[in-house]
Amino acid sequence: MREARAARSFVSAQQVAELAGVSRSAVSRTFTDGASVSAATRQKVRSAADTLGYHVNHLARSLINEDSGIVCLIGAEINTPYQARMLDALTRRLQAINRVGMVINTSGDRDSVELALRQTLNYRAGATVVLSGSPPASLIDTCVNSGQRVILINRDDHLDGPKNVTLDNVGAAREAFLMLRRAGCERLAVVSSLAGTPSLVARAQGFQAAAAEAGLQVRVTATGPTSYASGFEAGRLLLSGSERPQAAFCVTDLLACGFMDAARFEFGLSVPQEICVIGFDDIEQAGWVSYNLTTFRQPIDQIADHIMRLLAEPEENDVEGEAACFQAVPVWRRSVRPK
Amino acid sequence: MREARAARSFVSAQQVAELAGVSRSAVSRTFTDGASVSAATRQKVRSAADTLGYHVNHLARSLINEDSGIVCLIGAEINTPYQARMLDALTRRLQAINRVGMVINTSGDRDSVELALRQTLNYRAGATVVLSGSPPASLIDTCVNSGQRVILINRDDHLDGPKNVTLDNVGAAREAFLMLRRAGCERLAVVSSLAGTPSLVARAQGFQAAAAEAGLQVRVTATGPTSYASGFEAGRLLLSGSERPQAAFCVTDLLACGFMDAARFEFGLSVPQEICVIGFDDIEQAGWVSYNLTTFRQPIDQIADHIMRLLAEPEENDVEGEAACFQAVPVWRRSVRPK
DNA sequence: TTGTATGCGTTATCAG
DNA sequence: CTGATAACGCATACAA
Repeated sequence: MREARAARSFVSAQQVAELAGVSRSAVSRTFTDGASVSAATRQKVRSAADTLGYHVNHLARSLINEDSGIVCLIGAEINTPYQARMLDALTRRLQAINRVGMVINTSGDRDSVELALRQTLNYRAGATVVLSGSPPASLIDTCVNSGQRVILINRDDHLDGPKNVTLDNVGAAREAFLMLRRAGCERLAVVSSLAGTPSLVARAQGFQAAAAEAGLQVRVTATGPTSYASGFEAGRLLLSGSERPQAAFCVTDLLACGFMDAARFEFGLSVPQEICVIGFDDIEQAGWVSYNLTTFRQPIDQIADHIMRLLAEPEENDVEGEAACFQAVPVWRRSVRPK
Repeated sequence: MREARAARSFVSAQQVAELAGVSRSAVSRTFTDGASVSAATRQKVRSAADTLGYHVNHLARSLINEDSGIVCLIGAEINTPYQARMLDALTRRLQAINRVGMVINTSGDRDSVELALRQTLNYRAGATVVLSGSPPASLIDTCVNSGQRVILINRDDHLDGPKNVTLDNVGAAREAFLMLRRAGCERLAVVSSLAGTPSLVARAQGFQAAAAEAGLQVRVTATGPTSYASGFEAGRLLLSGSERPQAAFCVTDLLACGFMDAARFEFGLSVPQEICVIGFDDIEQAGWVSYNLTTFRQPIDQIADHIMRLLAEPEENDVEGEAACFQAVPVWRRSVRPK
């Protein structure tokens, strides 16, 4: 009955051309930046396109361009505050430069990432950003050799193809150690997770190293994934003993929140009077009054901006950057006693 | 020097065919499910493809199929716990059925959503899921007429083209009212936001209506976007007067957390003894010990499952569903006095 | 400025 | 089971 319904298909440039009484090329040119069309023709084409509901097929276009404008974003646990924020920052910026993000949600295991990277190739993504997970080097090679730009966030294995964007995890961890020492804490603990991601490991080890240099021992605990629950559990474990730590460096804010809650509600300790806590990431919840967590802020916006720059710059310039390294700056709130 | 590097381009089926000594068709069939190829040929093709690093070009394939396998996910504020969880649930499931999600991050305003919907058409997405925002009806028509499946989450405007997936917001709000009444609260408040999304409005109005029927007045406050900060601010406003409310229904957990913190830390009130709080969504933080928020759980997994079913089912079956409506179930924690 | 012709990588159709 | 050929929708070199 309804004519529009009968169509049930995408409109092609051909159809627009016929309605407008011009050639296919004229239609193409009308929608191609920097092509020369007379105002009159453009006008006719535009109105024909509007009435027909025509939209350029980016996919067909990319057959010629070798770049679909799609950027693959590969990550795990994207419902996590930090990852979600990164995703938000990236997708926003991609759209601003006329690209679009395709999210590939890996469960973190090797197979899953491999499958994801394959998708990236299937869709002829011009670039791939790996937010987390450990893609096999061989596949990364394939991506790079296919002309893709591959960007790894927070991974320390320095392959030569992909660009790396990292954080000075060790430096921040050392700073955390100093902050706790200045607060007068002696018995120190590190709360980590079993995830074993390079950045998390670096933070834990950086803290341990700093402590060792100062002649102090550190208790390291990891009870599960990088989550609130794991932090809570770690708190239970660490605080139940007789010689309980006076401070904890949690490699993630999520862990820190869990740890704080265990300390306060399971053991009745007050923060920071009886125990100091430092987190990492500066997720939104760290600023919530209930936590008021002293932590290290990841410069997500700067990182995202940098990634956009990597995507934009001409292929050859890859000499300069090598591996960009950002600083995580301490955010003082109330979970550590001031000096 | 390195040969692989020299290529710098995607490998085509043609090249694979030549190396394997077969025709393009044979290559195509090898990678098409349910095509008939001899084991020997398949073997040859596979190994040739591997050494060359060949990957099927989904884009070219979609030129023929009229469906790229891409599903557009349009949403705003995807860094928010609820949206992030929905995104996670959807992308996971999409991959399981061999599709992939393309995220379009709108700032929420009409123009931005319109642009997004256009992208969806540009990429010949087979379906579009709108997580939030108010797409203009005309564009939705275009999507539907192009053969796209359009799915609107939590929007109450019942257009005939798109499928709607909604929540029984009003029912839940009424239930919230009863819970607070049974707890003995008389002076009630609603904390909402200025976002004005249909579902948020429905919750606030549902609560008000229930109260009105019971002959009670309700103070409604909205101070800003749907965020922790707005909830905190609303708390400041509501609790500073002389006749302060005994209970607050917050249309979102984020608002509820902010409100609770204002109540406890700005006014020294204890929850639930001096003030009861109910939230909505059951975001992860609602379960954190510091909040222990009584709230309504959105059945995100069920919703996501349902959406997958909508995507899978044959075009014609659209008679049955009309608009699926899910129930939000109360999750009792500690922010409301038990009966 | 405009139209014509060609090719991008793939799959469907058809003949063998 | 296999290979040749014609689409698919678009951009561009070229001729007008």
